[in-house]
Amino acid sequence: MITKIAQESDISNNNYCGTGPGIFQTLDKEQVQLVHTSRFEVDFKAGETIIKQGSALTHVIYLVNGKAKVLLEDSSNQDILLQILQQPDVIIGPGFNKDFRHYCSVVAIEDTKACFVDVNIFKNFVETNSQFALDLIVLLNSGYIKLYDKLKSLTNKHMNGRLADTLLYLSDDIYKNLEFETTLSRLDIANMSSMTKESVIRTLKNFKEDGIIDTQGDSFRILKKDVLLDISKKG
Amino acid sequence: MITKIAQESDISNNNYCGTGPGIFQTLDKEQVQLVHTSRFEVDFKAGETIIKQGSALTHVIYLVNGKAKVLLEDSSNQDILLQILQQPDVIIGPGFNKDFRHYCSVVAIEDTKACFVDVNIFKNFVETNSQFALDLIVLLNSGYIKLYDKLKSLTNKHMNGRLADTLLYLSDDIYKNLEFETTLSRLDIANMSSMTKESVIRTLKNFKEDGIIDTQGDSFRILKKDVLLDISKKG
DNA sequence: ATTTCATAATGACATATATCAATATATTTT
DNA sequence: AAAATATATTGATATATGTCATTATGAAAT
Repeated sequence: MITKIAQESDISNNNYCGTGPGIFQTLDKEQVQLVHTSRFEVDFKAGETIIKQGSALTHVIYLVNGKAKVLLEDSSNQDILLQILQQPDVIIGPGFNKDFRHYCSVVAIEDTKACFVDVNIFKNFVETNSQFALDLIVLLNSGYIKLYDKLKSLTNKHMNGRLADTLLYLSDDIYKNLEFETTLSRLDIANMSSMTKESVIRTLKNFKEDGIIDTQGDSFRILKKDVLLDISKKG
Repeated sequence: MITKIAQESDISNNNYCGTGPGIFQTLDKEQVQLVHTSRFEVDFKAGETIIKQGSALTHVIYLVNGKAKVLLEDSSNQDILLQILQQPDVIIGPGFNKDFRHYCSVVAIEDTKACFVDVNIFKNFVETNSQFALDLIVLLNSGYIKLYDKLKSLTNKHMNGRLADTLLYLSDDIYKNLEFETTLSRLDIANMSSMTKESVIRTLKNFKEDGIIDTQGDSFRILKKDVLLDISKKG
């Protein structure tokens, strides 16, 4: 049985440099077959590293299930948590066709099944399928726009605004619910928001006292999304 | 007479999402001719806006001479100055083939001549020339890597480190000299370094007192690059 | 059940950085 | 040359945020 690579409904706005699987839609039968014969799956436990920054980019990876965090590691400083990946996100990475190195690490935050496709096969699709190339460019561009937003959030906003952005991102884009339970630690949330874990805890407490959110351990509930949006806007 | 679009030696590492002109190298004669018949040049005075964020992306633009700053504008907050563009940089922008809007503004910081190429012609090259498409992807990826570095600099480093990064960028990548005179204001430098202009002035003064740099108005001279690199590293 | 360990929470304090107001210096306009 | 305007500089002060030490809580291991 051939597993579907992606469905119409799977198209994701979320991507690590790379892309959601819309990219696979334009492949012809033969190309799809090529992916299926060469690909292999790997199971990762929560906490395990799927991609290590600096390592060779040999495969394009897409997530079958589970969730992973994308980290910009920075030797002496704290990591920057760029985004959360989940099915149907595809991981391409900016080293693609450049120096074939990884510029981020990707670490499972839940038990995660990932599917590996030889990067040369992927490259071949770009060369032989112009719609595939255009789609890839669009998805790279989408990632750019998101990075711009991240840059704006992290450099122009104060802690309240940055944490609001993180909470809204988790609620809107990742868990798709006003109420969610996360496997992210307070440190992860801090690294997403460019704060210390202590500041995350304090700011969450403030939000809680103001009735904007409710938290209990790893459970979050957004009570006043409008206020959160307002905090995000005001910075 | 047909002006050369780009020379071998012109290949730039600097790009606004888009790319240096290495991208034009793989065009065949016919394609080059197509660019030349459709393109037009515009002269901008220092301070004039070449591209306004939010406007329609109708042309790919490359700089013939002069310099321009790329700004991420953010209604209420201060602008983020992402990078400086100069010949032979090409401006494509992440709205390309997506929503055809501009996500940054580009403003001349010197008198600047820019050349406009219809974006549909550019798109056609991506569709009909797979090497062109691959080159574009590589250049988009290069931009990604630079944005990652920018993100690391702005979010993980303190003022000293951020300003050191800005000074090294201007010296190494833009003016290509330890001594340079810039048309950037202190506010521009502040927007590049995510600081206030007052903090820029104070930090420059400190650097000067420590004999790391010398400044006189718009003239800068880096006296101890090793120390500046060290400050950049330490954050 | 008890110990061990990781994570979370709190408080006191230090520090980086912004803000505001005032003045100085250029640069342009009249 | 004088006035007007933009930019640069400085100082005093406020504020946001990080650091460090301590305790609490919960999960995993024995």
